[in-house]
Amino acid sequence: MSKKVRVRFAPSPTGGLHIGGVRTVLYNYLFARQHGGDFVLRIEDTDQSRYVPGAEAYIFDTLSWCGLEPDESPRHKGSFGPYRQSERKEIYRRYAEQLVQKGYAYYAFDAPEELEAKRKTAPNFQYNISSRGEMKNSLSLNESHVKKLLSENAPHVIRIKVPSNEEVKFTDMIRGEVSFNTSQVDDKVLLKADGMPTYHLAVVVDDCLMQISHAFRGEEWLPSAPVHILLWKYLFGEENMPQWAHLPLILKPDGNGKLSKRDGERLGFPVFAMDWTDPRTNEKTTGFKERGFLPEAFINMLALIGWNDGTEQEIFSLHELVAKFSIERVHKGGAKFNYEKAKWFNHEWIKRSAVDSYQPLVKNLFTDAGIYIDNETKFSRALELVKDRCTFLTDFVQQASFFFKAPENIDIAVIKPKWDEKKNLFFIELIRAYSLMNSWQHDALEKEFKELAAVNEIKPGDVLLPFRIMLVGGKFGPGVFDIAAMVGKDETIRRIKQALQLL
RNA sequence: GCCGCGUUGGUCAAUCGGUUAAGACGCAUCCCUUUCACGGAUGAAUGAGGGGUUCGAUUCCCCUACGCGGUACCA
Repeated sequence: MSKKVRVRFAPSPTGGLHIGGVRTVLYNYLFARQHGGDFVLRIEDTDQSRYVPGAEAYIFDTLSWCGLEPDESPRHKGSFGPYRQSERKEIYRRYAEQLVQKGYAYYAFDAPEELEAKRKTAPNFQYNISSRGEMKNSLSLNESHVKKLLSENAPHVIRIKVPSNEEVKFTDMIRGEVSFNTSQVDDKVLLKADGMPTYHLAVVVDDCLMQISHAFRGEEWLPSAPVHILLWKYLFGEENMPQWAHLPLILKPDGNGKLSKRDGERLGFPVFAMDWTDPRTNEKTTGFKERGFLPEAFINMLALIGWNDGTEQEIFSLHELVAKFSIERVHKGGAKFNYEKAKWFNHEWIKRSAVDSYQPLVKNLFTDAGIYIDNETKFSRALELVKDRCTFLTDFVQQASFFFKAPENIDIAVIKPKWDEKKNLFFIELIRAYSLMNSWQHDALEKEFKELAAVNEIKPGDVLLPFRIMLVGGKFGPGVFDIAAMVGKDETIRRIKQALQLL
């Protein structure tokens, strides 16, 4: 009988969520949904010195912005809790002791400073089969000494006793067969002196207790996989181990290496999903959300970093991704992040989506910019008219504000050099002609405009651009008569008059 | 250093031994548009190097080079 699909995302609450992390969430989510399984969010807060207040809440906010709600988490009820590792402290000790009993682990009393000193003198020091005899631990010390130290509560850790010269193999869902020789892996600490587990112990214990069937994580974990496999073997049986998939890294666009927050700052693009302010330094990092990305576009872009369905399709809704995603089609190699492509995805989503799906978001942006919208229908029509030229949600403010508010800056310089009395006269007559119009519609406005130009022996092209500048302030925007029609009779005439005074 | 994992245009990438080696982003040119875009068309640009296996390798194997990751009482 095959296990129910259960996957987990296990971040440590140390700061904002990097796009690599969000992609891991996404792949977990897609896999779970596709197989009718559960998606668990587990907080790996075993390092108390790195705990950052607010980081956990940020993770929840990010997941909900992305529409990737977990089924179980510290905030969602589930029957495998608690979902915060700091609240499961005693559990890990039990398993660590069990390993010691079975002879798969041992107590080590070396002080951190001693180890540090050792590493200084011996450049490639490894705590392993060849060195553990010289260290202070329950393997090298005699039994009564160890008992004494333990009863005195001497600070100690528990280390895994890695066997010598064994091949550890497993099948990665992305990479296929991967193998390591245990002589290369050292005796990793399992339980720290403060009683907290390290990642190594915590993942396998929790993955087992939470009945995780498939474990996806970043490629940086691959080298420690043999430790986890050994632990599974010793504790729960290798046959019960989840299937692993180590995801390729997202690399910086220039040069090589993992994409970091710093690269975003350096190159001017976000790497976090949402704005994040570090409470300790007050340092602010911008997010995709605040830059004006649609969550649909963000998710779509992330899914395609390292994965495609083999066809030419690039635009996928979350729903389609659930149906088409397959972990086997994920690339082995890392991908350089391409912000231009990210922008393209957002642009596509803005163009393709119905305006009302993001209208409330854009309305907030207008409000923030001090433009009050009182006519939703007109607002909707305005957005429809300009959406093709918006790469970001924030672009709407620049692209559509003139429908609701006269432009503050009028780029007179564009028309001034070619301005003459003939044009001036044309506009004076245009004001009169337009004031007389009963039907204020696109076609009528254009017809009137062109007839008047003909009468004045002026080329429409020579006055069209000035007219645009008068209405919107610059060389951009949809068709001029569309604008005039929407702005309304009084306002159109008012803007012409006002601009004329500047010329 | 050691171990592991990678390597198709500038970037993302398809190909599961036989193709003129797709497509997308970006770039360039042109068309459309009396603005800016959208849209359409065209173009430049790719298998790291060397050995095998094979009738035939981008594809399978080995070596080298290069890159990345790990090498903590961090995750």
